[in-house]
Amino acid sequence: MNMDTKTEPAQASSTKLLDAAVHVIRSKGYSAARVEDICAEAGLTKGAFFHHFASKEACAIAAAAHFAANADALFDAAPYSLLPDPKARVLGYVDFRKAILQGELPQFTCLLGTMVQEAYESHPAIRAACDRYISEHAGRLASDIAEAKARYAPDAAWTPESAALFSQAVLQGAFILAKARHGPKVAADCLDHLRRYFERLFESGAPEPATP
Amino acid sequence: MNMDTKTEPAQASSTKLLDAAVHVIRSKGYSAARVEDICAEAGLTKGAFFHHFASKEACAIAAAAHFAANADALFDAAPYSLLPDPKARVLGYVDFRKAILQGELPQFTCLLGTMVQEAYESHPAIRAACDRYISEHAGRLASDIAEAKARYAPDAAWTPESAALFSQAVLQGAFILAKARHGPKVAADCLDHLRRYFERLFESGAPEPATP
DNA sequence: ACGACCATACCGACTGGTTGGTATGCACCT
DNA sequence: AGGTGCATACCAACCAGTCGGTATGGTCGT
Repeated sequence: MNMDTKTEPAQASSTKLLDAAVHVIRSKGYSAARVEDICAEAGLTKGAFFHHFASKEACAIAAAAHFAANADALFDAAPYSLLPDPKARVLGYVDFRKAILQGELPQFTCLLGTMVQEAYESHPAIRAACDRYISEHAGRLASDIAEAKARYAPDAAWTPESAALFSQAVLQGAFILAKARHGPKVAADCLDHLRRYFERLFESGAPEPATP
Repeated sequence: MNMDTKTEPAQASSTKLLDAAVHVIRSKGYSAARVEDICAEAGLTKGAFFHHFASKEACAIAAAAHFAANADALFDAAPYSLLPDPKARVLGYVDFRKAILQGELPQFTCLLGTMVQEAYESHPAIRAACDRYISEHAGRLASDIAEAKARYAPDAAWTPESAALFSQAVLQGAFILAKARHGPKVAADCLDHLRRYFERLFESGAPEPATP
């Protein structure tokens, strides 16, 4: 009935390794992240690592999935997602992303963007995983944007998908600038601009949409 | 009077190494870029490499400067920079950045953004160099934005500096998405959104500014 | 109940290829 | 003669991945 043999908290070792991999790779990048770094961070050894993952690359791909799943849960649980107005949800998303720019850089930067920078040519499987999870996340945002567009800017030339990807680009770029500046302030400024962009996109057509 | 000993074109070896370093690091990232990769790309050997650079890190920092100098020259020579209207220069910058999204990914992505992702924690000197050159480039753009703002949106709440950094974020993020998707199309779409943002920022106040 | 048997989980020493960096020497120029 | 520019050969550290071994717990025949 219970699955932990020790007195330890029941967190599975593979989860510990994945959490550690996410953290180490976010700090140093994929290539510079040593397997032993990940093991040390997880409080385990290489034996455990290669018991759970066939290779470092396989671990990175699993870490990408782990990271994406955590992110999904985080955004699902965020209060803005319950707002009835899709425009408010889109702006709420931006505000929420700004609000979680807290703590050290490896705690809020994006594993997927970090990894794909280094791995896009040399590790096709990693590139594919990052592409998939970034696109999935953008797709969720695109739904809200599409709804908001239908209501507030139905005739605009841009597509919801491209606007969602644009948001992801702003975020990824904001993380790069935050790393360069060694602090999240620049990133917050960038999100202010993104918010203003969405405000303008959704303001022009219908200040107050009439209910049908 | 001439400085080349062979029949080869007179390009200095150190320039060849820097060009090679830029290309290799843009392809694989800093950590995965081996010194021998750079040497091979330059058609030289490690003897030459360590004759010109004290370490791999020193080469990377020199490559960042080299890359920034090349970029400066490129944008100085671009036709948009001669436009009299600052708003046209800002939009021309975006258009120009979109226009140079050609060829393979390592040919148009940003060395600075790529490096700082991996190096921001472990290699402070690289981080500082990337920060400096990104900020300098943004500063040049900020001048045009400031002029355009003074003319077209003098009362707006945002600062030219933050708008310039926002543009850099969009670009950096667009490169990440392009790497994830393995093609420049997403990046071009992102630049369309950035252009639209600037259009809106500069349209509201004064459609046609009166000359003083 | 009990031991034989096996699977899972994990440890940690070891290996072999890799890689940043060094030592040395040579060719050419001034 | 001496210095610059570069090649070749080499070294020592590093690191992904291997492997033999241990511990634990579940299953099944008896």
